[in-house]
Amino acid sequence: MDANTAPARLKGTASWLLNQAALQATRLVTDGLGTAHARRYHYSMLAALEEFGPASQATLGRRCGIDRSDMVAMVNELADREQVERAPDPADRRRNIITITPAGVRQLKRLDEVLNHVQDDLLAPLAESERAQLTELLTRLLTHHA
Amino acid sequence: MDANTAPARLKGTASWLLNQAALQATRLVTDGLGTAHARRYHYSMLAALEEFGPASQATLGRRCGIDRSDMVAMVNELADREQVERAPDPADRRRNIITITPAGVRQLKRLDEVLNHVQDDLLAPLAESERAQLTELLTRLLTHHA
DNA sequence: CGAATTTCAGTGGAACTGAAATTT
DNA sequence: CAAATTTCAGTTACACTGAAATTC
Repeated sequence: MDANTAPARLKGTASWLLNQAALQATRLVTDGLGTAHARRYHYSMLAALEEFGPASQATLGRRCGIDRSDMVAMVNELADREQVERAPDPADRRRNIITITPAGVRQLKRLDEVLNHVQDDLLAPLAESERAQLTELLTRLLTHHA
Repeated sequence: MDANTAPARLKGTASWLLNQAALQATRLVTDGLGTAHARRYHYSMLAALEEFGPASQATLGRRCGIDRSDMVAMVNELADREQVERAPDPADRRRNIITITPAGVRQLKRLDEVLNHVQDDLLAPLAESERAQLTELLTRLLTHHA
C-alpha cells in the first residue's frame, strides 16, 4: 500500500490508523509465530494458562477474547501438539479443564522470545517513552470499551 | 472479552493492544457504515476518488491499501449502487477509469458524518491532546513500515 | 425451570495468492 | 520480450452466530 498517498480522510481518522497499524503488527506477529509453527490464538492461550493456571474453555476464552467456538478448534490444535491437556472437570461435568504441559511452557518461552523481537521491529520508529505512551493510550481505550 | 483479566503478556504488548483497539474500532465503524449500507472499503474508495479524482483500479488500490482482486468486487458493488462509474481508459486499454458520481459524493458526505461520530465514541476516553498524540504515534509507525 | 458449557456447522468481511487474458 | 492491468477462482485467519446436547 502507498500509505503516504492515502486519502487525508483516512490518514486523519483514528479507526483507519489503528486498523493499518494492527495490520502491520499482525503481519509481523504472524510471520514470527509461523517460524515456531504457532498462531496468535495459541500464544494467547498458553500465556493465559501459564499466568492463571488451568481453566475451563469458557474462562480461557473470556480471558483471551477468543470465541467459544474457535476455542474448541484451538484446544484441539494445542492438544494435538501436546502443549495443553484437556480433561473433564470432575466437579462440574459440563466443563473441560485445560492445563498447560511442560512442552507448552517451553513453547511459550520460545514464542516470548520471538514476540519480543517483533515488538522491537514494530515499535522501531518510537522512542522508549513514546512506546510507553502508546501502550497507555491504547490501554485506556480498551478499558473504556471493555 | 474480559480484557481486564487478559494475561499480562498480552496487555503489555503493543501488537495485542493494537489488535484489540483496531477490533473495537472496526466494530464501531462497521456498525456505523452499516446504517448507510456501506462497508469500510467503500468509504476508502469514495474518499480517494473525491480527493484525487478518477483513477484506475490499480492506482485506487494502491492508495487505499486494497488488493487488486478485492478491488474488482468493490467497484462492482459501488457501480451497482451508481456511486462510481467504470469506463475503459481510451489511452491505455488495459485500464478501467473509475469516477465518483454525484450520488457517490452525496454518499461520501453521509459516511463522513457517521464516521465523525464513530471517532468520537472510539476516542471518548482520551482528551483532545491525547487523541492528537495517538494519531501522531500511529502515523509514525505506518510511515516507517510503509 | 433457567443458565452455563461444549461442540458442530455454518457465515462474513478482510487480506491475500496464482494464474489467465489483454495490452503496453 | 518484460511489465502492468483486470479478472477469476480460489485460500487463510479471525470474528462471530445459531442451535443441539449436556449438566448444573
